[in-house]
Amino acid sequence: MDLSSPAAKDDTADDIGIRLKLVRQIFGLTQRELARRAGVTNGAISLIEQNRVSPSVSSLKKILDGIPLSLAEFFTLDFSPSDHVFFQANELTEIARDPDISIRMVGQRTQERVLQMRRETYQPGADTGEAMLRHTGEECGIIVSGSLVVTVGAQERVLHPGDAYSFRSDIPHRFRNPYNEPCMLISANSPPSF
Amino acid sequence: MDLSSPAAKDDTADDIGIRLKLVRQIFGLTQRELARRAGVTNGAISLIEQNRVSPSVSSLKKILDGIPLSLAEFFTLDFSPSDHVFFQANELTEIARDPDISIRMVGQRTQERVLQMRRETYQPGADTGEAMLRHTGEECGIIVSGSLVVTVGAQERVLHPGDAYSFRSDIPHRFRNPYNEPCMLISANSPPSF
DNA sequence: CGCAACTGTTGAAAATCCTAAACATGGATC
DNA sequence: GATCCATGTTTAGGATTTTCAACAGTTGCG
Repeated sequence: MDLSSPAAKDDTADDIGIRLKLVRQIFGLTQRELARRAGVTNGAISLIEQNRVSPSVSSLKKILDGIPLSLAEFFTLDFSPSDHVFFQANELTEIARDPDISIRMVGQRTQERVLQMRRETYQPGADTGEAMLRHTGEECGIIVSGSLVVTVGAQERVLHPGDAYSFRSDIPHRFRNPYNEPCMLISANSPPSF
Repeated sequence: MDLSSPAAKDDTADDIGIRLKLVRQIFGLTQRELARRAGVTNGAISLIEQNRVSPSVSSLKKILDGIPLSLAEFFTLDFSPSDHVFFQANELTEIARDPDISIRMVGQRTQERVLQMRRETYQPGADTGEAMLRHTGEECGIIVSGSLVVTVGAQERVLHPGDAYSFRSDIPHRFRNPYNEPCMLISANSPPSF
């Protein structure tokens, strides 16, 4: 066979090359490092990733063993849905309803996840209310700027930047900012609560 | 490289050969027929099934396209659980506790399943057709009266009252009653199909 | 800059795979 | 048994992949 165009042999036998390249990069390996681990040459990996050749299953397996990843996992891996790993600050989605409180979460509510990370901002005077919050799971957070009065069960504390909290969410809790400066904190919930 | 023993290159790159052979047989294809559909030679398939060579991914894909089966499905397929397809009447496992009641189940209770049970009657001459049935899910059944010829993949058996079958529905299957007596059976499907 | 250390890419030769065609075996029919 | 037909296996040779080694580009440092 002849390679007329640079992307000849583009019969895309399932984009092995791209798949391999993505996987390798996800695992933070260079062609040479992976080649060393797998016991093949870096040239082979280069050719495969360019779809210039279609590796034998045994070669592919040797390479994947160096990651390590099974053939089944390799072919099953789906990059499309969860490829949204990084979010810019303005990409966080707002989930709070109170105008004095901003709660932005990382990612969409669509995905099933066990962990939800948030950036919360409490304006001066903001208060989650005397009727204490309560739900299942756990949550924790760290104050980034400003100060906040946090009540958890019978305990109440004023938290300043760098301070943190961690408690079971079924213990009644309340956040309020009686100061004249906004308070920003980073928190995490498990499981997610909206 | 030299092939000293007949099973040289037994590094078992995931038993591609055995896998391919099983899949091919399950779908009731000969090496030549599959080769024709896939556009490769029967010799190639023979060599692959003997693990004498490790096919290139592109070749394997071409072959699987002839089945058809995706690479992901091929490598994911698990043969261990469903290889027990036929059960004799006395192989059914009793699951009832009341000594006055006998409840016998087909197979093991290991897997979680969502089943739909049915009572089916096949009049003499009835036949689901040479174009084998194929759909998602699982199904099993027990013959109550009469006899039935059941084909599942490459296996074919005449089942008599008390005998049973159990297989994954994506394996081609066919029911027919070439006898002069109606056949009644109790079957179950998962997920339910109406 | 010069150099070292790293990256991925290439060309020719060695190793491996795939094809084409012949071979061997088993079952069915006469 | 003889023949036909279908099955899977094998062999030689052309096609493809892999290695080995050299190449080119980038980054970091003295």
